[in-house]
Amino acid sequence: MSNSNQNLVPKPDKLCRVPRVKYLLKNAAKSKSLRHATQIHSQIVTTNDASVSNINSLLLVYAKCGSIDHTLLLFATTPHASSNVVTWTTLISQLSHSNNPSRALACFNRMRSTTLIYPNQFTFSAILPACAHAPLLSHGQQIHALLLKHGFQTDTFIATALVDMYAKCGSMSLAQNVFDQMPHRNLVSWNSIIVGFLKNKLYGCAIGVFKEFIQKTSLFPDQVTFSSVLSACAGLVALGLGKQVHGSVVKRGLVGLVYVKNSLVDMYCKCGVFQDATKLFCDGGDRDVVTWNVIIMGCVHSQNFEQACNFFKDMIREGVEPDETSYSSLLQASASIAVLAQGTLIHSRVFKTGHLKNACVLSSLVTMYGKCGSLFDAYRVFGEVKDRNVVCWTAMIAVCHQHGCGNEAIELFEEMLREGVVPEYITFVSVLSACSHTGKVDDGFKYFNSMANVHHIEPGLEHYACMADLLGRVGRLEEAWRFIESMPIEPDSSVWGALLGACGKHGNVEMGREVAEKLFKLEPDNPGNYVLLSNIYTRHGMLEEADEVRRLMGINGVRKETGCSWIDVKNRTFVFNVNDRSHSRTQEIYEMLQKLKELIKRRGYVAETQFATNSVEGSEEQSLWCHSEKLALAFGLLVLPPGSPVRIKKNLRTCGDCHTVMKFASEIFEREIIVRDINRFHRFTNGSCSCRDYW
DNA sequence: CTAGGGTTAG
Repeated sequence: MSNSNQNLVPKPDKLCRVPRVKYLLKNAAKSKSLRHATQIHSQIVTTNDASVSNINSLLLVYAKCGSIDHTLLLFATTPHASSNVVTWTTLISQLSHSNNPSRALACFNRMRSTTLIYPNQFTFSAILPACAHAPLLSHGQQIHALLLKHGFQTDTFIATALVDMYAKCGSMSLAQNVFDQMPHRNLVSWNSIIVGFLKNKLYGCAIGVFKEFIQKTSLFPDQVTFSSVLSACAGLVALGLGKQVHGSVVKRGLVGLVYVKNSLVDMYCKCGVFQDATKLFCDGGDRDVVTWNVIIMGCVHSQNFEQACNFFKDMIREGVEPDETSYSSLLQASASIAVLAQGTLIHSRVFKTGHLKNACVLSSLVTMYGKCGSLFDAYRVFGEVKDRNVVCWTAMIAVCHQHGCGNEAIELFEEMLREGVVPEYITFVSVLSACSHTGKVDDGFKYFNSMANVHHIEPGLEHYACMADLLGRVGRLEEAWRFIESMPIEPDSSVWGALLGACGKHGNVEMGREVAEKLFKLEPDNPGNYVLLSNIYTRHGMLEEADEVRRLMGINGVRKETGCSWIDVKNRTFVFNVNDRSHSRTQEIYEMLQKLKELIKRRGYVAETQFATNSVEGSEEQSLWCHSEKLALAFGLLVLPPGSPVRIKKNLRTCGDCHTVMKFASEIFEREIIVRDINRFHRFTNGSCSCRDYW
């Protein structure tokens, strides 16, 4: 070994130690290893190397390792730490970014009360994110005033932090004000205002600023710009624009970056082109938990529930740990499939992975249990939630309503208001529906009027439809008509549809015809309207007119959706169509139905042949006994253990005759029978239904 | 030695 080589090895003398500590600190910050940090800490102490700059670096390393406790301890135990503005700034910055906005603010105030220490520009840009994070507009404004006094308003870092703070506190006008007055703006400044508009759901403004940014500056958009703009496109459901942005992303070579990719996949999902989203998702490249969440949600929104569950399994197989969003989306999928066993399995998984505290997960659980037909479990989960937010309350109210417990839904709503939780747009949809199903017209109007007057929520079509239903159900058809005519927004098919249903219920042929004609224009392809009007005519003996409606249906090429029911038995789903004879136990099923028919006839059952729609004269009764939900019931009675509940799902509204039969069956077989039809639950026990025959 | 912006959920 030559002499020159030996000289390259650092000597353990005092001169070499200072850079060595700096080097170690840098590495520790990168590796985020708390063990390394504590080792360096003891080295600094034993070698008497506790210079202010080393202590400050170490503070930062502790914070980067995620240990605010170590940071605070070091600050408290270092003499003279509180006499250095950099030390304070480091501490404040780390508190701001570690979910401790109030501690950051307290720290800032303590620093200010320390004489001879004055905040510098770094301190201000460190404290503003705390106000943004809280969010605390009044504190932010105070700090704004303070930094004006110090003359820092032209600093690009500080002004950018101000824009972000005002945006996150919900005041885009103040954010825009600061932005407009900036003498110099860089990429981060532009990104901040774009993100601000995005977060305040002002998607059009976000895109407007983006266009201005492209035209007026020579700066290049980065992944932050693109992911935000794509998110705005998703919010606007602007596929054309989204594709254009996708083009720019490709041109800039940023398509592989995971943030950008996630936003792209999400944009395609939200714009309804799920195929494009899947293609992009499968194209390879980096995927993180958000990529998976986005595609799973995309499946849910495009009704591909099975696929959502499969993606979830793939995600786990690839070693990506699901987070709260994943569980929330998966629960939505299984709520829609409504397999209670699967939902329960996910519940236990959520419990095991410690995600049972998240409000969204809990709300999804409530909804899942509700949609799987278990009001009891939904209530149980709801009862365990500590901090119920409006989402939780709304979920529980909706579940009650779907299960026919309108009174309980309204009581829950009142309880929610008493607890000071502010209701939202969707909350009122469930509350007004509950009023309608319980015939509470006055309460309904009270809540409806409180929307605008008390809660400043503009009623939408869903709410007007509820009100039309509310008046229509109790037979106040003329009032309902006038109510619709007085609407400030154009009534759509859901509003007129509610009134048509009421015309059917109360046998108003004249109004029914008029309403149906409006509906035929609004949605010529919806078979439900033709069927409703035809049924109104049939019940009034106007058979020619009924035939005419059916002919019109044929001319318009509308086909009635065929009834289909399914039932889950031991992790398998069995599907039954109307008149189904394809099941291997068909003979037993029809024998079971025959037996049931004889039993209930002795108890007074009379076939309600008006629900027999597609049959030859004289065989109406027979056709009723081929309805899919009856077939599923018979199969359930055959294979399910005695006493266990029968859970049936149906793709259409359940028919009146089946409803009656289910009531009888629940009594005779001493079983709970739960039928989920297209819009609600029927829970049959001891001969009666939870809907009180009112649906 | 200290500073500002990001995707998903009812």
